[in-house]
Amino acid sequence: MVGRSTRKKRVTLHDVADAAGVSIATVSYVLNGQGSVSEEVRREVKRAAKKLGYRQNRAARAMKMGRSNILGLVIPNIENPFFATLAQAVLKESQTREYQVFLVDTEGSHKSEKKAMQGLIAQGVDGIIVFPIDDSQLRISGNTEVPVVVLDRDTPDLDLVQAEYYEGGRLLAAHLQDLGHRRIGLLEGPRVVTSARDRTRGLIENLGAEQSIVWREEHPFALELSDAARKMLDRDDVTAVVCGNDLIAIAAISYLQSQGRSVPGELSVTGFDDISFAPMVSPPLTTVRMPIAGMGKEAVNLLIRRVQSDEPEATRSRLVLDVDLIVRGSTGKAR
Amino acid sequence: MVGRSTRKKRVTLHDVADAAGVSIATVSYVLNGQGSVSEEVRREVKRAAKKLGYRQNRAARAMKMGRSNILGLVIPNIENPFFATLAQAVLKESQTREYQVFLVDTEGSHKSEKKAMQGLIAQGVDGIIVFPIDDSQLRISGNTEVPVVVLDRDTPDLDLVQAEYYEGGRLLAAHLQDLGHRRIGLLEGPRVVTSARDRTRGLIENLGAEQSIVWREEHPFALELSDAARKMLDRDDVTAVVCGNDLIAIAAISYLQSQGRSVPGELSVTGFDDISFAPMVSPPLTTVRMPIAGMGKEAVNLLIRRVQSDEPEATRSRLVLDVDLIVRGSTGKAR
DNA sequence: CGAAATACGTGATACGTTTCACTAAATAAT
DNA sequence: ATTATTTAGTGAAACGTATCACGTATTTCG
Repeated sequence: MVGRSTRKKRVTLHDVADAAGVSIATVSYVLNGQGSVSEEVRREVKRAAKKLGYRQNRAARAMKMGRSNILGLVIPNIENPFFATLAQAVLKESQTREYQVFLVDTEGSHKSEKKAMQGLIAQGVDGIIVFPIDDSQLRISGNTEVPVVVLDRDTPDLDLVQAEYYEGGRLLAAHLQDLGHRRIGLLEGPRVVTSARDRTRGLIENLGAEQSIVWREEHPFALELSDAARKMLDRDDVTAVVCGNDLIAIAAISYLQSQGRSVPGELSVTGFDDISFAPMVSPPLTTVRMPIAGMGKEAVNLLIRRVQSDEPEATRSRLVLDVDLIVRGSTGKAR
Repeated sequence: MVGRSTRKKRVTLHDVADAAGVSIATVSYVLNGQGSVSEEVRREVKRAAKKLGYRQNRAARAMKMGRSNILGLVIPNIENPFFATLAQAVLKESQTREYQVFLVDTEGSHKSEKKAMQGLIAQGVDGIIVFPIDDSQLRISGNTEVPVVVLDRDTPDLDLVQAEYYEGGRLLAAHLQDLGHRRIGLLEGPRVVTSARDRTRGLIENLGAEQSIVWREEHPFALELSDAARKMLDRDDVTAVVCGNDLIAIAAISYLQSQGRSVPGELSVTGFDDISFAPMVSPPLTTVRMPIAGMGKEAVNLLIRRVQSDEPEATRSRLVLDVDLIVRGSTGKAR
């Protein structure tokens, strides 16, 4: 009996109504806690519904209501632990708010990103949370037919949730200064990404008088180190390397160690984000903790608020969350 | 104009029909490539649809068809890179097959797992792919109203996709034997998980005559090392530690190094899965590569096949994929 | 040339909900 | 006692789509 799908037809409002001896309208009211119906009937209807195993047909409801209770989440790469944590937070918050979420992983392709947005809208989601690949696609913004909350990338007319990137950069500058680092290398994130630029700005604009960036190299937010980056790391003219995020930092440390250079003995390395692996690599990573889960949660809240009051509130929200410096083992006193 | 949601009503089949001067039936046929309609009208309808920006209302379609083109994916923890990779594969394959997917992260809770399945069915998904937390919940199996494909855990009546876990264990045994390891410690995964048991069995049953498991400790599949595990690692009576998966291995290496023990100089460590971080930790992890993406892809294919031929085919599928030993730096000759 | 087959379109119905407008009964107010 | 108000419940109309069963008009064939 098990395994083969039960051939039974789906139980509908109609069936419940018949079983309870009332109209489908009444059943609908009871099940939604609306309308005025006597306690007696209410009990009876609930009993019948449970007994028959009634389950609301969401498609029908969605059609009638013009709302699907579905959100879309678009991210560049779920394999990046940063996004995994973000997704988890979004999923969790959505769950408690009774929303389901379509997850789309664009795998870093602009084309997929665009298609994903279109596709989600076509699917009838009530709103979309998107963490864009970079700033280049700001056009997505306008004339969308559903509310959109953007993460991390400041976009003209859309609600935004981000973190104090500039402050993060500043914290790193201060930390390195405390440790006596004067000559610093920079493996910065893609310049086409606002948040990456902000980190870099925060760092550079807050360096001490005697500190300087000896070299800088743009690098994708990924675990594979570019040749150019390797070449920079091979140089011997800095005592600290600031990386655009934890992935780059982990890759850099791995490479340095493979070349027989010690971290932090010879070189200090810092990351950004504080992904779950940051404390587990050797040495544990000094980094700037992003409120990843918080961002996800707030994004959901913002979005749902927008969805539920479908008046086009002119006021655009812009939420900026705090960051913290987390000092671990990958940074030490300058030699 | 941008940003504030366009107040325009959704474009429906009706609107397109009016614009093209035909009936909605014709429009429907054209847009679905069905029915017989002249090339001329076909062109005109398409033009009108495009011009008006028509987009199918999936909810209405789902209701009418009794199919939603939505799949559910239930996993224990998206933060675990293993599941991230799996999810990515599932998403990608679903995308190309024109399915959307609801992702649910149960965060290791049996209760959420159960609720997730129920919730997905209620939402009207066409099918579910589930990677159960452990074997304890086999009851989920029966009387489900939608097709279910199970990953990794052998479940009585459901389609299954898994990998050659036993063989993976065997490969590790052989590798350690080659390196001359005789005294081995085992940080095995939860015994309540079939696949974890299989790995252990594969290892133990294929040890050489002179090899032996000196100690073994059950450990959750997580990055935080348990106290018991630490205690075992502090002992000095083994030359190799076999870990239930890469997360445990990475945590173990991290701990060992923090205690001043060298890997693989003093101790060799192996993992299982080959998650994306495995090559990036120091030393890079020797591990057994799981065909994670393949499993995801096959699961989707299996599921969609089931969905589309809704005959309750009696034959249950059971797909077992190959694994490979990946030798990296965390294992070396026994001292 | 007449009949039969074919090609092209259309009206109407059903899918399962929600909700408006309404009736009937019961209760309260004058 | 009559009227006004509240309470409990119902019928029916959408929502947007897919598709069946039918008409016409056109072509094919004997």
